[in-house]
Amino acid sequence: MTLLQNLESHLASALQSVTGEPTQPNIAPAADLRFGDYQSNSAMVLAKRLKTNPRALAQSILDNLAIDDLATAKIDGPGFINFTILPQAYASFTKNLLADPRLGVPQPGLNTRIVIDFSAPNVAKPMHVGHIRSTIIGDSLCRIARFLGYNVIADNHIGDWGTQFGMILHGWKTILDHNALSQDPIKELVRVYRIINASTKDDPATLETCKNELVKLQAGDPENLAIWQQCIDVSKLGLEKIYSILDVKFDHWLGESFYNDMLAPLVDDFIEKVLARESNGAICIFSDDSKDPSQDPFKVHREDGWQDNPAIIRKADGGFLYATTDLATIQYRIDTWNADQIWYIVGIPQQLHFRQIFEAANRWGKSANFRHIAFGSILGEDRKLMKTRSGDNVGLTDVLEEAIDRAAKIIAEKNPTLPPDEAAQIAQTVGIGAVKFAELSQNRLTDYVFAWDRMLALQGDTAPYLQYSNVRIRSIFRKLDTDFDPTTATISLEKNEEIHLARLLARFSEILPQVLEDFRPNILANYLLELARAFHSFFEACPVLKSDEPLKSSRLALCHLTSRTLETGLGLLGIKCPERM
RNA sequence: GCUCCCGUAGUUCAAUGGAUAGAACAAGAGUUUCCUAAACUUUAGAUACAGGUUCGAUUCCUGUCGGGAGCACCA
Repeated sequence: MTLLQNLESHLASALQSVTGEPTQPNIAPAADLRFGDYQSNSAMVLAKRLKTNPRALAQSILDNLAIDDLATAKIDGPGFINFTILPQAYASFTKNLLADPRLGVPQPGLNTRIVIDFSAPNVAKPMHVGHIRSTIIGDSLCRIARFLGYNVIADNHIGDWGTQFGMILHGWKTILDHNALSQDPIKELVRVYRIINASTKDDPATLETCKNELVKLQAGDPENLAIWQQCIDVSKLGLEKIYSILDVKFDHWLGESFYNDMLAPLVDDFIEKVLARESNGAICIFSDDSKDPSQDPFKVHREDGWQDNPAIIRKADGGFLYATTDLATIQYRIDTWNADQIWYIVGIPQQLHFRQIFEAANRWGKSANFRHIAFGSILGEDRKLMKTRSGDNVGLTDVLEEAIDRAAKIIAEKNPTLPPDEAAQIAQTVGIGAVKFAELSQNRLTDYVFAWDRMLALQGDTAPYLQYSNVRIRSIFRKLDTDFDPTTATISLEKNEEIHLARLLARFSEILPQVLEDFRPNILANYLLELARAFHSFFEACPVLKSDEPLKSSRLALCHLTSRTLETGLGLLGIKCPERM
């Protein structure tokens, strides 16, 4: 039980005594430490309902509160009840954490299966910075959900069957340089794709040829299929390399092509069940004349009033689309994997698409807790969206290499005596950590302009700041010349820096479940910054190795617990901790 | 035209309807015979505008202004 839950249950029984009926307590971490650790506005909420004086009501709540060994409580302002946890309560709480492999974190997710759909790059095209958000946020949410006990399936729904293959097939047959292909396959595929893509823009005939190549591929043409397979194979190798640097893993790589055989029967089924009908030659899912068009994902407003904006599941030329594949994917995930929830880590611009396919799936009888976990866009210098097809995006590989490079330079400067192998390893851990943390420490909905210095900063609120606090702890334990057993240590807290550190350590278990309430890893990231700040202050103010027992053991225990919390927390963001730096 | 997202210190970002709106960077002032100064301590600085709901609004509602995105055969 967390300290918050503990206070909550005490407050609940006090409220019941006062009101004579079960009453939901309102209690939360205090906005500001000068008020205390936790604050409750239950008295104000209740006073309104009971039409009494909030401060008087707060007093009678206090009279019924039995928390002497846990916290002090007092009434402040218009009727807040502020709780200050006693240092000895923090001491015994953190002592218990020392022996708990889960650091006090509950497992609300047992018996729930979640499919998380993230990253989903297009093959035969390199990943650029625009792909970073889905990949890093999705990976972090996977790790956090697993830690909270959920049964998570990480699925990389790669774009291996789309229109771009029409262009690549056409390019492969007309302008491919086979020498270049054997040297650097992805580079050559990108070259071919870019040339053809550019020429389709002002030549309708080329566009038509590409479409035909795609239709042939989707119909099973052996030649196109063989070329396609080669493209997939080389592209996957390139993707695996990046995922390995990022330390991102998937349980499945079921791309669009996997669902190909399910598409035609799916459309037939929609037609048969009168969930979709023909319009201008295409098969579409329409609104069902809902009373409130603004709530209906299939209705949009145009100049001349509300119109249906159907989800097209089969084109007039017989081809299938994004929506078709996504519906087949939902079918598979529910029928085969028994998904209770499906999370899509995809940008905001696709909001309408997801509203439509979630609604279509529900009508079709395929129901799960669908969540579109949207994120803001990465913008170019011109504050315009960096689009997948706009050409000159910064490659993801370049960003990662630059990050590692910058970290290496700083390591060489700060710690020149490190062996080269270790220094290189640390550069990777620090550089990649910085990139991930830059992404995860801000609200996912915020748009931002891509800037090297922003993404690769190594000072301030960054991963290296967190990693460095852990390095300081490791250094203490390297220099420790006596035995230390964290499971038998006793913690006593005297200085403010010690109390504050313990306070934050106790809070880890409260913070983590909160992350999934609205899918915001930045809550965890910001908590870890606070924890690291508290540790650095503690480190400056409270000597560890030079203290006498029993203080020394108590401080060692705090260090030990801080290190475990930092490593666990950073691990949930997909960030590693070096031993030295 | 309609729908959605956004507007917070000089800059980049925080803030479950709560009290005196938090950090970091940049700027100013300090700290190292002491466990890694990639650190610590400290000064100054902000809610686009106008209404409304509320004991209480950065947060909820309405409007205005400003930025971005989406709206039938791309994904």
